[in-house]
Amino acid sequence: MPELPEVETVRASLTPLIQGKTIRDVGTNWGKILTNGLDQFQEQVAGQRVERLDRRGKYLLIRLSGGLTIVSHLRMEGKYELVQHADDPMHKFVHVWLTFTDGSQLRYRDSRKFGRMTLVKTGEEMHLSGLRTIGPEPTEATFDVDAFYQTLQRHKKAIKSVILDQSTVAGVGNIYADECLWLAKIHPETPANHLTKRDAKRLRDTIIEELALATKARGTSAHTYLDATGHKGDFQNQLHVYDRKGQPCDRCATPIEKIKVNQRGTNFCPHCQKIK
DNA sequence: CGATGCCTGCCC
DNA sequence: GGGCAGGCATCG
Repeated sequence: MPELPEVETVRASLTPLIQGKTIRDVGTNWGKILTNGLDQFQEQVAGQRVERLDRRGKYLLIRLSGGLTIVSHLRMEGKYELVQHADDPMHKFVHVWLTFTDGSQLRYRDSRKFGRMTLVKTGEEMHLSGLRTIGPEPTEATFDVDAFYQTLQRHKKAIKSVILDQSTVAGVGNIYADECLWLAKIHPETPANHLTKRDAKRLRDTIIEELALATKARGTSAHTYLDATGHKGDFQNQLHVYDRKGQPCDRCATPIEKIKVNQRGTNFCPHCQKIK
């Protein structure tokens, strides 16, 4: 489900719901989601307090007392919700639950079971496969134009694949990749090394700005995304190409086309986004 | 590198 | 029934 704006919105909405609570117990009905295994998870997490929630790219980092961090990735469909009573009726797709000492319960729902939670010592999360190679956060201070341009120069594959690669820049997924390429007027299949320094600068600025705007709008609910309070985002109203196949381009009225780039559905304007 | 597996629901 | 879906790790 979520890209950076959605994960950030989950982080912000979940924080006041669980911060300060002490975990009494952990349960699951789909062991693969807890990559360390339920027993180890249970043993280490029981009795710890939720101190704060951080985010890195699309990873949610639940900081616990005892020097522990739950690294949570929602993949396509993962969602969190808090219920006030652990015995409230359980939704069909709840696969992991943390029960707190006050009787409330954090539930992780994931119809496709793609999401993962890994327990690590705080500070060691960067050794995990996804976080070890993660690129810069898309902010002015951290997303360096020159480094980005160097990355583009090294790849002759489609620019869309390069910005979807989390080691290039953290947090861009399929929706925002298409949107940013439309905003920057770059064809998604342009070989990355055909882009000029100016193109790189424009695309980098666009990514920073677009993800910030989408975060401000509390994310995009194109399909099923909801934050931790069950609310949709608002940014689906500001999309230009994603899910708009056949509809007129907002700049030139040419119908939006949909193709496949690296097995991912890809929406673009064939007039505004010419291949180089 | 690109392709495949992981899962389930939904829409044609 | 087939194809598709905000993603990633792993395989060849």
